[in-house]
Amino acid sequence: MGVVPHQRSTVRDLRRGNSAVVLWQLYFDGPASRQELSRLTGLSAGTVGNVVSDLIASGVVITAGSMDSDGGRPHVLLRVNPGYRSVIGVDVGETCVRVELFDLAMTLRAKVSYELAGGHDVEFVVDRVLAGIKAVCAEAGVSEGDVLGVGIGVSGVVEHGAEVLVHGQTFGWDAVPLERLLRAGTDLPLHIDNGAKNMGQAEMWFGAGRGCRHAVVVLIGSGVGASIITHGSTYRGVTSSAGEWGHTTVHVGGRRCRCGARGCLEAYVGAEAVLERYQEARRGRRRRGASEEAALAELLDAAERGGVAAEVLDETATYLGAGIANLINLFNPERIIVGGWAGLLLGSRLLAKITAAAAEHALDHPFAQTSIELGRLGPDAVAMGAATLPVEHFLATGGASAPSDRDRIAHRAGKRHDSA
Amino acid sequence: MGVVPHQRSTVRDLRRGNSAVVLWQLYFDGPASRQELSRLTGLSAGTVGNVVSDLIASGVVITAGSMDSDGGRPHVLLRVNPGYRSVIGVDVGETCVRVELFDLAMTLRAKVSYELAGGHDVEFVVDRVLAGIKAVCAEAGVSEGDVLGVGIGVSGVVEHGAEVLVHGQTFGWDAVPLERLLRAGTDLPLHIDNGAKNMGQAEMWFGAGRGCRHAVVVLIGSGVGASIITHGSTYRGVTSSAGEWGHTTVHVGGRRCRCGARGCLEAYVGAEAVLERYQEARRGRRRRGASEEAALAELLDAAERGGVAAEVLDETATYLGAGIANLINLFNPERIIVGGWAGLLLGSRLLAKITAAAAEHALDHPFAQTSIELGRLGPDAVAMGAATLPVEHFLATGGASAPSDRDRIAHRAGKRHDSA
DNA sequence: GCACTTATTTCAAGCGTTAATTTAACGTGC
DNA sequence: GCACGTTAAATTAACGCTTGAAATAAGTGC
Repeated sequence: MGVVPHQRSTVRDLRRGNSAVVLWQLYFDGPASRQELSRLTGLSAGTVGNVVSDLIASGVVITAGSMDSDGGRPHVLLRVNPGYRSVIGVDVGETCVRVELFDLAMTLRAKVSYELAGGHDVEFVVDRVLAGIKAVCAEAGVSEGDVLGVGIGVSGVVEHGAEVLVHGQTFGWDAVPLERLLRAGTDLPLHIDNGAKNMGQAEMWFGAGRGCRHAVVVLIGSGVGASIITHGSTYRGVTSSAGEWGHTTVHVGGRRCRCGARGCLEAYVGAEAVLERYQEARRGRRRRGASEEAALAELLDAAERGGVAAEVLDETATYLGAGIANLINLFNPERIIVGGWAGLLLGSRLLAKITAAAAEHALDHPFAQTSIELGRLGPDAVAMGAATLPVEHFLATGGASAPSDRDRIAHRAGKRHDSA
Repeated sequence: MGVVPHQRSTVRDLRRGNSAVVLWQLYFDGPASRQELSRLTGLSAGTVGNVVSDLIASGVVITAGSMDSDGGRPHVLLRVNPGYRSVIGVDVGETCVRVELFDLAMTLRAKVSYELAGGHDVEFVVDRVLAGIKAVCAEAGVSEGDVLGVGIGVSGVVEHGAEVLVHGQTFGWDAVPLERLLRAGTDLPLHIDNGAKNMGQAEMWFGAGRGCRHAVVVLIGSGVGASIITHGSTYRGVTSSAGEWGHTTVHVGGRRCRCGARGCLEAYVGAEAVLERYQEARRGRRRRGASEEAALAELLDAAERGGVAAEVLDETATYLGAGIANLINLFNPERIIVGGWAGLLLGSRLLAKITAAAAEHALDHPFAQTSIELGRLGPDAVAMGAATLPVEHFLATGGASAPSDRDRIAHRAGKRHDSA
């Protein structure tokens, strides 16, 4: 098969596409007047007027006051109607299932969370997710028909084939057909993806990645992951497992990683690995009971006084810098964003050292094009990131949603009747 | 600025796009009948007919016999006319400038090459390139007006900004405005890119990458590079320097690389580095005079008898496997293609070991999705790869070329005159 | 109230796609 | 040898979209 560049398109795709361009502009840089939209999108004033009038008629866009012009008729400002529909984001985490409902502007409207003390039995998780969807709808007072879709972030590889399959070694999930299982309990559109990719998208839309087209969001928690954004959207590769940065080799023949290989980045910079290295350096004194978060914070404090702790952190910064340099050399991004709870913790103290180490290991030219920054959304943005998936779909289709499709069919049926 | 997904488009872009879809299909999987095109592209029979009749009228597409149908009117087979226009590819290499002229089917029609004994003085190189263009046109008997464009592959980073700038440390070039300099001597459309990326594209179009949408072409010569293909096209990053795989760190604190950093992949698997490691292992006996090619071939032969040579190669395979595993983990490609003169030499003997090392260092899931293969085009495909750039542009614009643009303008001017 | 400025809407013209219809080209069977 | 059925390609009518120009709306300043 050859490399076909675009899909074929019809005259209706054209409108959908232009509607998407307008809506996207309005969503990320709104409010704006029709005239401004015309200037920003390159569309003629007439087309913008048409598209906008459709969007207003369907309730997607509303007016938002007006703004004086230089003496003439004032601009009518337009913006996406946050209350048009809702979206739901789900974070299937290590310890709990979090379900959150947002309006289109990503304002949190309702949330519930369920503990997962009893492990990650698939049926139980599915049940909690479905219960959560009903619960947040009830709490926020919206009917399921007003929900654009549900985004679900899980840990592990999410394969988007004929059927969505989740491979989550952490949960002991092997090729779980999560979408099919959920489908039995709800009719809402489902968007299942890796949680790290979701958080990366949240950071790109609303955090440190705003305005970037090429970036990598690095996520350091107990383990290490990354979300790669190329041309403004998350890169997934051929089976959606792209971005496994944590298991790239940075030291051939080095430390054993929990994945079985040697010298993985995760074996040096993940919270678990950092603490382990610290314990080894202190000759095996092990502190059980304290959470990883607390232990890492303690290590950071200890490092203020120099000594072994400082050495471990320096080495961590070196490895992290080298890993980031690899991303810079391979992807030539505009920005590297360091996130995840451990990433934020480490980054807040070590960013300068990490950046210096990256400079040492990266080529000058791409390094000079890249800024290395801390994430802005905190470590709990998975559900929100997941909720961006239905919004993304909504924007990309130019604001079409199930109800308006029904309208169209009804309309056509009516017409046919007229002509008969 | 927000993340705008597509460009705005007009009804004419629509035709251009569909024309491109048809042409692309015909170029890579032709010949085909109109009906088959309709089935393959999803376009209606009418549209295919319209598009094809335009393409035939402009000479881009020609009929190629017919094929019986099941009893009815036979299929008329269509194909891209190889002789419609020509393209030129230029390889500005370490030792010489190669200029080659191809027809649209990438059949070589003429070639010249100039030695670069006197170094890489910019003016001299520019002069040779321009002379080469004239020479191959003369040799093939085509006028410059029949050349779609010139693709030029250079070593180093090619920055596509307001002006194309070439940063080539190997040549001592720093921000050379190559396009502007060439522009003084020719009016042909110029497409300047990194030679490794060009070779990668050649391998994708006509070599081991055919039919792949996500792949990485790894190029090992004296140094090490890579060309990353995502969604069927070369990934460049924000300033076109993506793919610097050779300088990713695989051994923090390891061998010193010629780039100044420590532990780069290139310091282990580039031909220069492999030979250097071999010399070190043999305690400094150095053989001057022999070319790198000959020396590496000799090393491979020596390794058949085991001993130090075999050890060096084993280590090389391990490092190369780890480097490839990193690509697999980060990009989740369908295929990794090993090319470059040293890559082909090493790969022909070590592919099994390299693959085994990659399996050890990569995660199981993405590794299982990836095949690791040798390149098929040999090490001298840079000029051919460069020549694919104007062809790519031609296909992507649906077969529009300078002359037909002139026609269109004339046509429009005529119309305006009529109506006035 | 009037001139002026600027934003938005309206409308004809030009194109492009689709789906249905017509025409063309071929094999088969009488 | 000729009508018939089958399949491919060309033609045509209907409809939708964008554009650019002209008209209209909505303000300001005098």
